[in-house]
Amino acid sequence: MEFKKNQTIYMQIADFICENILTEKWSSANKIPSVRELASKIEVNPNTVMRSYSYLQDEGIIYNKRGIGFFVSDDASKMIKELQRQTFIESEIPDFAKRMKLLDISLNIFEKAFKAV
Amino acid sequence: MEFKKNQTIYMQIADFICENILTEKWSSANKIPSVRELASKIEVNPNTVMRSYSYLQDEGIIYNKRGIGFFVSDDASKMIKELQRQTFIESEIPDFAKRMKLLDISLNIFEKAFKAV
Amino acid sequence: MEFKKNQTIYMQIADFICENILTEKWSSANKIPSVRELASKIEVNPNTVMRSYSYLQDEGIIYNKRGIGFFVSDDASKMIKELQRQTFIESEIPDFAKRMKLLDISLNIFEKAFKAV
Amino acid sequence: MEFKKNQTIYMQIADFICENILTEKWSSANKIPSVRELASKIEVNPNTVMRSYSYLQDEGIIYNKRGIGFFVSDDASKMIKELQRQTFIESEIPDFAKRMKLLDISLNIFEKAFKAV
DNA sequence: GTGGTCTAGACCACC
DNA sequence: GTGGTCTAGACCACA
Repeated sequence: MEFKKNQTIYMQIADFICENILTEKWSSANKIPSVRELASKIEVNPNTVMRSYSYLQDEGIIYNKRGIGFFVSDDASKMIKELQRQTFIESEIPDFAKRMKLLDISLNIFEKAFKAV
Repeated sequence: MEFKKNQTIYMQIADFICENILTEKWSSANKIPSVRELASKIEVNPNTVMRSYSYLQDEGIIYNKRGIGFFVSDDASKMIKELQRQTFIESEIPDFAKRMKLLDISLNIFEKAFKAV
Repeated sequence: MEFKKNQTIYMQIADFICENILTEKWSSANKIPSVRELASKIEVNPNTVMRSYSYLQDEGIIYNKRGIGFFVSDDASKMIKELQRQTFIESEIPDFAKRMKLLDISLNIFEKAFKAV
Repeated sequence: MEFKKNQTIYMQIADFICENILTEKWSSANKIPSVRELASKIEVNPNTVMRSYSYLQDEGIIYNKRGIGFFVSDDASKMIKELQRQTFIESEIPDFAKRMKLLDISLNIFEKAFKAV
């Protein structure tokens, strides 16, 4: 796994987990990888993964069964969407559109990329 | 001037300068504010502004006349676009489109925002 | 460590590091001293060392593992030579030879010094 | 005239003048260009040229006739050589030779450049 | 522990 | 006045 340097690693991991939940690769009520397992897989310090899990737990997206592991909450997808949609629409989209205009990038290019995902 | 906390201040200042160049508020071959001047205006330490200027100078977007000040390069807009377009199209747009899909945000919403800028 | 006053300290530190790499005192893929460590060793402000490291990182000569430290790039020696050889041969050598002639210094004197290194 | 940025402009001008004296382009007892004249020719602030002249005057290489201008001293070449030879041989040559060795540059390359001047 | 950023304040050379 | 460098000291995120 590669990380961008303008964002903290633990947040990028959290995003990665959210993505897996939204795409249902990691589905509700199933156990997600242990801290050590994920850490060794993506070659990162276990503390860093722990931090991502703690953050998501605070947000209610995953929960912990002592001695067993972390699990995806029942309404995880819904919570993620609620958490991100508003700021996304109100803040990130306008900023993004503005940058596109400044760089002379047409709506077409974006539409193609959107449909290609 | 207000700063977001998920990005470094000096990069936000650099972006701010690029924006001023792209919108031609600061035009080619004209002097831009001195380090101290801009620093006091946006209430930031001169060293921080200096860092932004140095970065932009390294990129060839502005240049320096000894003892006089910084000036916008002739082809600054072009360089900014070249610098940002590629990573923007190849990396940021796909990521952004992907997030939109995950959050169930339709293309319509984006188009409206784009036209509203 | 002593510094000449006609050159900036941070560039002299960068040169010092390059020299250590070229002479293989600091070898590829090994960790180099931390910013604070080197700073206290050569009695300089950590910011100054940081600046040297950043410069060398921009040039690709060293790289950083987050939270761990700086490391010598695999092809560091090659990069240093590429970086310095061209300007050295095309610009510094002719200038130097010219000054020698102007000062009536014979090639012999230089050859002796060269062999004595 | 182009200036290197790792050296002060007024010293580069002083070197330029010394060169002209050593090569006898500006010969002894002849008037050298006025401060303003040289300044406009090499596109530099007159203060900067004045500084170079003052420096050379302090060293005794040129002298001033009030209201008339600056002149090359009779023994200017000799003074320049005396001023520069010692530090050149004792300090600059060894440093230069050392850098050449580190960059794997052979004596041959230097010799060719020396003869080509 | 590591790097990274920022502030405050100083000094210098140059224009 | 201008940029450029350096110090001292602080705080933060990350491992």
